[in-house]
Amino acid sequence: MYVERVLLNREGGELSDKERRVLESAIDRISTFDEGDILVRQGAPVSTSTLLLEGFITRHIDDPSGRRHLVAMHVPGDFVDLHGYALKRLDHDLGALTPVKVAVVPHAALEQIQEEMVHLTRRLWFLTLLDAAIHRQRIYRQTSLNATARVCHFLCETNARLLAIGESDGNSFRLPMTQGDLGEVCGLTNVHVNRVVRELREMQLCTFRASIVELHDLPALATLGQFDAHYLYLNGPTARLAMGQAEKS
Amino acid sequence: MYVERVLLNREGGELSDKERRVLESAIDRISTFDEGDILVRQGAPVSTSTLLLEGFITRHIDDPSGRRHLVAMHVPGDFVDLHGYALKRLDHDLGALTPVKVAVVPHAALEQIQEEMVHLTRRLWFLTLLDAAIHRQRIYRQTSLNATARVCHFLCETNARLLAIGESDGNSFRLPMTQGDLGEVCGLTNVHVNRVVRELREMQLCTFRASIVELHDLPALATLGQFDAHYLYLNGPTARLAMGQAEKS
DNA sequence: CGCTAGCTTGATCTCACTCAATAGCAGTGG
DNA sequence: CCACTGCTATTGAGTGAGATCAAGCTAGCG
Repeated sequence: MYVERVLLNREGGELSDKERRVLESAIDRISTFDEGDILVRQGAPVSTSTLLLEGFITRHIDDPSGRRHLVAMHVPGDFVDLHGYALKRLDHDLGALTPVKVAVVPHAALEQIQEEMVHLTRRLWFLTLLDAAIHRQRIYRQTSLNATARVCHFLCETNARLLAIGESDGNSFRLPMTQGDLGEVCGLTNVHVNRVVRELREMQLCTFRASIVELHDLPALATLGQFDAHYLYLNGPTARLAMGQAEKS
Repeated sequence: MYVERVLLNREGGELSDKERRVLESAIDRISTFDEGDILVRQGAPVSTSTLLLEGFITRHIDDPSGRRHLVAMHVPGDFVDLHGYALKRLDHDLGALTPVKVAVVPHAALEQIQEEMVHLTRRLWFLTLLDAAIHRQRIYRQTSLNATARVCHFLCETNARLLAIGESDGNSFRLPMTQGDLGEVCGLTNVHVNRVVRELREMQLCTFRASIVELHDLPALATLGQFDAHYLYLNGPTARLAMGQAEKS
């Protein structure tokens, strides 16, 4: 079952067994890519969509000088270019941040789903809107938070998304990015990211070393980064964990 | 016919007459709001979506100190909170930048459309994805362009979107924003916006006075702001106009 | 063992912010 | 008709966060 983590722990409820089976059968094949591979080029016509199963995928826009700017990062369970179904071509590149395993879903199968499964279609639509909500938060924080707060926000957000799919235990998670990558996400230079990371370590808030993030004080990080998980549309218990609050027993 | 400007001049073709009629009949009522009104509050449950007919609407996120940050601006023909149909609540406020006239479409009517009109549904989905594409461009430019370039990009983008609905003639358009508003969109202070506006005027690129934007050299503005209209998914002729290229005869 | 990628730290510079003051203009009320 | 108020635009001076430039360090790897 490749689609287990799709919409896991989100508001609006899980998919039904039948919906999962339909989605599963929409998969045409499983593919793998190496770190650094480009999965889809900006502007190229697309006739399939990619469900991320393992690893991390980035969306990036190149500037005229060739420098990459990450506009989004995806975690397993994300339907990374589902928007290609309606747009027909992407406005950005898709790249593998790590070795990745993906499921390929032809648009023809999505059209079939759209004709027959009203609720599932709305939930897939929801997934693309979730991306947009994450974009909006990024716009907000890039324009109004300082470097430290931006990094805090990104770490909180990533922790929350990984929590939803069971890839974070709430205190630590694997994040295979370099400080340079983190800079491209947060709009900072690698030099400055390094200083921010050191600052957060010295403040005993978190550590980021050897691809492992350890959160020592999630509530404080969330406050510093003005992180509020509402825009991730997580279900109640997961949202509380994401904010560093103990789950109600 | 209130829905004439929906999807006008976009890639993927216009809506059919039947689709327009169906969309038109989905409208429950027409409402007006005054400048400064909040149409929808962040977090409030929504059961209708808003099609903007006249005026400008903003989406904004308030920071803890109460300052507003615009994350998006909408022009007539935009389905400003269509994403509320799948999300059920918004992650931001909707506010009237000017006096506005809107058409209100109940989600029940959208569900009806979703059950019966596969192509129209996909085109509505497309509309929400267009928003996301605009968000991504904004993320990119907020993190990598300087103040002057950001303002240039915003003016080019707004001109392009207004061109699509016939509210710009390609050289000038009405933009009822203060310099402070422009600052909130571009992530700048009003003081600095003022300096950028003066600079652009002195460079003979454009003027922005009394709510009128006049573009004196659109190709130069586009270059300065690294604007490329591809992410707006305009049809060919409109895209060329948006880049300041004479339409092929 | 040398090479390369990533991490770390220091010094300097600059773009845009902040603070501050003034001007113009529309509306309002006495 | 004019004083008063509030909003927007404008310009100047000083400041600071983060970029840039530069150099050294560390660790994995062929």
